[in-house]
Amino acid sequence: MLNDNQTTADQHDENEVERVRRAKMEQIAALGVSPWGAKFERSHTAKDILELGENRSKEELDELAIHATIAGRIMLLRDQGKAAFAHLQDMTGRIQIYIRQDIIGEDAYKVWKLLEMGDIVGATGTIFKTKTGETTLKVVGLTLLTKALKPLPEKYHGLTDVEVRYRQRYVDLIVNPEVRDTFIKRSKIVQGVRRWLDERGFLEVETPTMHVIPGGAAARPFSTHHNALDMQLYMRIAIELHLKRLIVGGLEKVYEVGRVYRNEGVSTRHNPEFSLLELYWAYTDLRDIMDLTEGLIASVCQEVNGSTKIQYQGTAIDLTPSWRRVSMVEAIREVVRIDFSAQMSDEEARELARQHKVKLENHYTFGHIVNEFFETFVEGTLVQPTFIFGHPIEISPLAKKNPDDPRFTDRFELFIVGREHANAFSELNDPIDQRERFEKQLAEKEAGNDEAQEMDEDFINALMYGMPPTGGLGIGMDRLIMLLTDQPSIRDVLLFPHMRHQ
RNA sequence: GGGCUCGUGGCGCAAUGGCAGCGCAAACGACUCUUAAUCGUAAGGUUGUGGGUUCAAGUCCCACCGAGCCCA
Repeated sequence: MLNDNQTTADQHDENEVERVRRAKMEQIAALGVSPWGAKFERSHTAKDILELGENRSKEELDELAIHATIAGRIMLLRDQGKAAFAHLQDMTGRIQIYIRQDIIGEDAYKVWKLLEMGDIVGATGTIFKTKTGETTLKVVGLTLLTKALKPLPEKYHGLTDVEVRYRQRYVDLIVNPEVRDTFIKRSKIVQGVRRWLDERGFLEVETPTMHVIPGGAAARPFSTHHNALDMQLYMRIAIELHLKRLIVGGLEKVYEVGRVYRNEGVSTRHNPEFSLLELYWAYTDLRDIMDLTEGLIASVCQEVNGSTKIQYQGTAIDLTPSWRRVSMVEAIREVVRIDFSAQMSDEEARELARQHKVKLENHYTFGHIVNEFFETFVEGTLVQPTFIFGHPIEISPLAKKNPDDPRFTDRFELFIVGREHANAFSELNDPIDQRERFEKQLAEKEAGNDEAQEMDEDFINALMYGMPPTGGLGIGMDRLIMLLTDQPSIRDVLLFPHMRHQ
């Protein structure tokens, strides 16, 4: 029984519509019917019934008299006095039901009259076609499964307020079928990635998401605290360093699809927590990882879209392998006619940056400037899938040096529609070099780069046991899903995107 | 962090600085093959919050809260 406070609290903000719904709930209960239902066995889904009706005439269906039991939410209701049509929605779609007082009986029809859009019911009956040809279930028995105490949004225009759609995704999912389709597709993409990797002998693993040292990427972490051990912990910003420890351990082909957390702004491409695929493959290098990346993305795209040629926000994108491969310095040379493969001092590079009004920070040396040129002038122009390789060593502290020019590394990033979609290296496996790279990162941190990486002594320790030459890859799953589902914002592929507290 | 745009019944939208309206849903009534069913009747609002200008503010100004887009 409700106490007085609870009653007050529950009804405090109720509007007229909600008061009426609550009154109907009470009337239903008074008729001896539970408004909250119980387990209900279905024989068919909405889609099953539509398929049974397809390619069958009205007469054939009547003769077959197929019996079916379904359940779903009432989405449309056309009451005609002693009969009614309604559309029930389940996870597979919508199916029309036809209810007549003379079939279900006066008592059952009295309950039906108290139902409205948004309520969830079970219905059993036979499949037939209306005179307009719509496959419909003629109901002989109706069961209320759940009474909805709030009304659905407008039945034709649905819910368009993006704030409400993100904050109350459950309502968005009820009334916007294309939203549901996007998230079903998201699940298929993630599943497709896993299957593709599993079929090739990769081992899926799970590593800690709370790190003592936040490493493996240039990003600010979220920090937290472990009370019992009284220690500072960070939510991981990458999976990299743990997976490479597993390569040292001999697991040779490993991957993890998991959530990482970066303490930065929110935009159409950034959410504080997002899903990352990382993969490491012993005895391979950058070239093998390029081949793998092409194969993986093209295959998953084919699987979910039926083609490797897709449209993204009105732009045709061709994901059919092989994709263009071009070095970062060459890509810059093509666009701004500067050749960074030439030897030059940090000061000469800084001068070029000033001339071209490229962002320049205090700690910047040659390689940072090359990267700024790339991000400023080239990145946005890479619409079709393009591997950019040969990143400066300063921004790649975990990648092997290029044997021909140690200012650059054996690293690539994949760009599609002007956005970074993947990041990969021939992994640095020299512990002495790795220690020096970490030390340079610490020096950058001193110089004011708060995204510089930290020294991870245990990771160095692991490398000292010997990590075989290894190719590694990271793919931002949310951006890949945006691309493959043609969604403009990362929030449209996250069920519950991060929102400011109301 | 900066710029622009937005916030009006449960939902979708209107309203030259001058009586806050329409549609859907919901209420009451009619209707046993409807398709956003239809027809009739009646109801629902402190216009995000707080200040200001004005005879008069949903509308103009300021601040704050929230959202979207663009930029950093």
